[in-house]
Amino acid sequence: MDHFAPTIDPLEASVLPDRPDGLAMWRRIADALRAEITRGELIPGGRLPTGAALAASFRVNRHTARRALDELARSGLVRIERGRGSFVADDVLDYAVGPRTRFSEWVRAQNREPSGRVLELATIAADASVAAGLGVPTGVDVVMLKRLGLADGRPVCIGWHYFPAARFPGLLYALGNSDSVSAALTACGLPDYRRALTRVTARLPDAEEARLLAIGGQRPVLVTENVNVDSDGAIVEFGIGLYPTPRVQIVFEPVAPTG
Amino acid sequence: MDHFAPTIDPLEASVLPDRPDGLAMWRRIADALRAEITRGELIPGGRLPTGAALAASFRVNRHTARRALDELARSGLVRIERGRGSFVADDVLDYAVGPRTRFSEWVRAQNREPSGRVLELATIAADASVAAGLGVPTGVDVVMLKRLGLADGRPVCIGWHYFPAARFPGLLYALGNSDSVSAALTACGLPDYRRALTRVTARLPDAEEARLLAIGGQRPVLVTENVNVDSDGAIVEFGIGLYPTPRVQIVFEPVAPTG
DNA sequence: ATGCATTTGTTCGTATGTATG
DNA sequence: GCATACATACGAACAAATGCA
Repeated sequence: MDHFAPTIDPLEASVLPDRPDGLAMWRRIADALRAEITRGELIPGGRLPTGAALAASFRVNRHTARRALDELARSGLVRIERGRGSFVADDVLDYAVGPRTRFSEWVRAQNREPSGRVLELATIAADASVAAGLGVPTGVDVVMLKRLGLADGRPVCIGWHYFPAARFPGLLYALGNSDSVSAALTACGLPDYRRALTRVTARLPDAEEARLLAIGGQRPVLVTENVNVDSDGAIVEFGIGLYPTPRVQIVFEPVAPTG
Repeated sequence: MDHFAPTIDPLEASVLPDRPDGLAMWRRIADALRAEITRGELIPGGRLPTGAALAASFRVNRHTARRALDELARSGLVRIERGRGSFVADDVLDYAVGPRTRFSEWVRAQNREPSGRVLELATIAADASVAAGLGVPTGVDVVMLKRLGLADGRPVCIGWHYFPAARFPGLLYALGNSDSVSAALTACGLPDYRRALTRVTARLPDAEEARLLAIGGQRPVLVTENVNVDSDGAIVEFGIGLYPTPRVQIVFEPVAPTG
């Protein structure tokens, strides 16, 4: 069989320029898609044609179309999700960790609108890991807030916040009546606190976490554990955060920049 | 070492009273096992009681014991192998990120012996992401070192190091004749440098990465991107690091540990 | 819960055009 | 002309993840 018909041009002349210099098909497909993206015809997060559709419209094998998509994914312009499709990469949220890390300030610093949804709010007994984080004996009463954080309405984190109940009477009520953790703490007599320690690891999400964060179950979540202290160095909060990759990445900057 | 003040956990299977503190049984079992592990009574890699044995000693249904094991596995403390049993996970290395982060110092700080294996060493043309990290035009010559880092002979990271070739003549040779990146840089006239920025995300490893790091393909790797600068603030290195979870976790401490 | 359709990911094998010596 | 190597491209089959009815 002839794989290259000598007398006809199989390409759609209306969409693509004439073959100028024998460029490989997969490069030309990649260039065409890249041009569409940079021209803004395909918006961040938007869906690209499937591999099969691309192959059909360019009259090439699916391998060839795939190679073009692979190239764009390698350069970071496109995100390919197995079983779902290919998408124009959406820009990532940089979660800058510093001594005064606050959710709403973080999101606003990226020109997005923060919001939140309380998933659970209760006073419970501290299990071993929470007790270790807060530096209290196991079984002690702690106020627990589980919260979904959103930026422009899209989920960007699940946070568990643990506070020593004895230290903050009325905190349960304050948290229930405020959108902001820091505002509730202020109302309970803690105007300021700072991040003393952040640990980061990663794991696969369970089904509910994947659903809440709107990611596939095969995409890792970054897990942070952090300890917040008051001005005397006493622990006031132990927190666990789950962040969907690659939508969110964590940034440590020893020196504070602006931008 | 633990970052948090160790709490004494009095739980012991044989002397468990009836639910003194309203904690769910599976949580108490998990806590008891976690305590045994953190106290060092169960050593990393060691075998845990089987699900049935746990159920018997705690007088609960096997499902309950299993839930406790699941919880510990989910948090990465134990590893469950179908048909073989449950094991204490290999202990974690805390990768402390600071302005003067060096591989060998990091590993030695955890009382382990650092070593390394050069996987690749070459001068190449910078692609888009490397060029962006180094702040040079794409296509510029960069020295690339790919290296497997080990602690006590066990793999703990894969690192890609990129250096602007023009700035460091002889670096390729120096890297080839030294175990240490910082020693090679010193030999090329850069006695000191510091970490200006660290970005962290996570993804699943490919087959080769999983093999090199000796982890399963379903375990995420932490991915760090970092930029090192000299005393004038000029970029001297762009690095990418892959760390196996949960064997390694990243720790960021803005200030010295509170006493 | 189960099966099915869609889509991406991988691996066989095969064939053609180009560059090199 | 010939041998070789390489990049490109096609075909088929299968595996794996996802979404939906």
